[in-house]
Amino acid sequence: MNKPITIKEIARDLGVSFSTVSKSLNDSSEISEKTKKKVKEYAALRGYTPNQIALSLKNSATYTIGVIIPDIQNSFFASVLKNIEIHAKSYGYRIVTFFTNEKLKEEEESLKILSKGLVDGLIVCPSDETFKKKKFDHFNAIKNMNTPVLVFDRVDENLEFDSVSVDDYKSIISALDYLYEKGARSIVLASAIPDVSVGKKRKEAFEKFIKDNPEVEGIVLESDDNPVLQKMLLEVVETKKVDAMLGVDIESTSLANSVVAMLGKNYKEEISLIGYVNKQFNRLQYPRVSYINQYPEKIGQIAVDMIVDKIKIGNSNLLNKEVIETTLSIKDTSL
Amino acid sequence: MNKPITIKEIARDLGVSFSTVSKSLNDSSEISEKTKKKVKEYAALRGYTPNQIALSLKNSATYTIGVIIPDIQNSFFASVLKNIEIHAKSYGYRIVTFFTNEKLKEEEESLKILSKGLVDGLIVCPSDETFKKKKFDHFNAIKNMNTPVLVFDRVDENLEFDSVSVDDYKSIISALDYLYEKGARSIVLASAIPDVSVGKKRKEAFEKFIKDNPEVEGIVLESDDNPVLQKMLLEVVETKKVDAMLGVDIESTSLANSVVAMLGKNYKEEISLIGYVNKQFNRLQYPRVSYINQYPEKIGQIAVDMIVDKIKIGNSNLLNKEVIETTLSIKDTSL
DNA sequence: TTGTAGGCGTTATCAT
DNA sequence: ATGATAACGCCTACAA
Repeated sequence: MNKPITIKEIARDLGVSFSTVSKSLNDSSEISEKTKKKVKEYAALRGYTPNQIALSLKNSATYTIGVIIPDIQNSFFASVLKNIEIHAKSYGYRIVTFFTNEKLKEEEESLKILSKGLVDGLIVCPSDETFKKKKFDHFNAIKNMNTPVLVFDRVDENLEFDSVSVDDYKSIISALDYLYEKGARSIVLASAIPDVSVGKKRKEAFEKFIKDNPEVEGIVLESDDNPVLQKMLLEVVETKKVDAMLGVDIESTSLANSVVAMLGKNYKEEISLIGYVNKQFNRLQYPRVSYINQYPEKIGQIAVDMIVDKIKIGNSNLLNKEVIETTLSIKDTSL
Repeated sequence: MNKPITIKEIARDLGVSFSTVSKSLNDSSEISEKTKKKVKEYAALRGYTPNQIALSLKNSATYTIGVIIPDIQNSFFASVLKNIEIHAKSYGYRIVTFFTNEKLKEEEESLKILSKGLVDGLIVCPSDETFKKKKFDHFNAIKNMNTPVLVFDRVDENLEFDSVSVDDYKSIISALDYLYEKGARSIVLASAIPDVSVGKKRKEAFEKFIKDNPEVEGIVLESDDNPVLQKMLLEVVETKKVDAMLGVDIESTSLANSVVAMLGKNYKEEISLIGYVNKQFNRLQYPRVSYINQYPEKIGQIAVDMIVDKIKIGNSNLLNKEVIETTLSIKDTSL
């Protein structure tokens, strides 16, 4: 129940000046070994630890990275966040986290709060609604401040910041190549993020592939309303001969997965499934779902590397856009 | 790239003293409307926002709650964290989050960092390894500080703090009653958390039930090594006539679920499954898994309520131990 | 109605 | 070798 002890109190108790205490604790060569020892011992005894807030003020550095994420229940974001935290820790940074729950208003709020000098840098993935309403003013507002910002995953031309993301085009094409190779000629693209940048890009890649391969029938099913998308999927798989499905996000992939299970279809023989899910997703699944590995560990790590760099070097106007190569991880759902 | 503007600069630019600026911005009645207006307009123009770090130092309050969680990839913790954040926000608190990845050392580190005046209160769920090694000194160390601490989920006699948790005994018994009612006479208890307080308590409740109902065969399978536990489950379900399985945590439940799928067993006819999973878990599953609802939303909310209370009222020595009643949510896996 | 001084906990600079 | 002072940005008595 005791308040944390301060340098001043140590000084008072020891009958020395507080600058002597400060210097002793920082091992200054100006102070005699004897005094240093005395001070250090007493400080240890009293459990002294420097107040980080005071240090932050003094150094105008918080050693904190702000992280804004749409949805922590989404295992992709959970995995990225985990790795951001791990990596930030290794640089001596803490993270303060805000979840927007895919809402624009919460994103604006979060950005506003974090721009009050609370963090040295910001790692953000914009919300669904931000894209839907095409509102980016709150991002532009922070561009004029000296807080470096990095966007991950959902990069967009409207967001002129450093970024880390995966190669949407390549990843879709390689998945489709694989499915084509295996004989799929009727392929469903399922998306629960029709408005989000990556959702759009993945759809474009899909459409390009279909255009380039006219013998393939491409069916695009999109809705950010889960029950609606599920109904669409059920109907298509029931009434058409669908060889394969490709989910561009976790939601749509797990819906596709459920639909297959509900209809009692057989993965290896009747229908294939590939999705933008991850290892964690598969820990809870059987059979395992084939997925496009976006390497969330890498995303988290690179995001931290880049933001720490910007924090230290200072905000330059050159934009650094990192793109991660995905790989296809084939499981029992797609052979 | 401009540094954030300060009160001093506004004062200089406007040719008034900085206390006039401060008072104007805080709408003090001491200042004339005219001056206030002038100051406010200029502040708005320059995008002034008070530096939170300075405010924290001044008020010796950080408006931040520290959260220490074993594993963000665990959807139970993800859900609790989400609700902690939502609720903290509503009180005007931010959260700074540390993940221990079930490691004692990381927990010690996190606790140490957060006790340097960075947070006004702390919400913690101890790691697996903490229980395994029975090391609680780092918790005792923080008891002597004036930072209120609240433990959720994994409460333990060694942790003398406020707490929020579910009723382990009741929840296990009601699940077993249900299964018994449905005719199960051979029941497996699966646990991936044999060392953790809640794992132990749930096992004890199970054993009590078996003792009270000698006609029921109870089989306890425990291991914190997933492949090992899976092997045990596979073997038992293959070789014995098991009517039902009860998972005391997400890992064990999803392993049990996988085993059923692997063996091609039928849920409604051959085997039942109930686990400590949650709604989110089922969003990715088909068929849905019956679960003991621990109400992570409530846990998050009550945790914040209690810690904010302690922060405001001050740390009393009366311990407040909140216990949440679970409910059984029956799905297609257990009819 | 406005301005001055002190303090939150530190460190760094400049005396003594 | 030690101590006093200023500064980080802010707020709030208290003076003027």
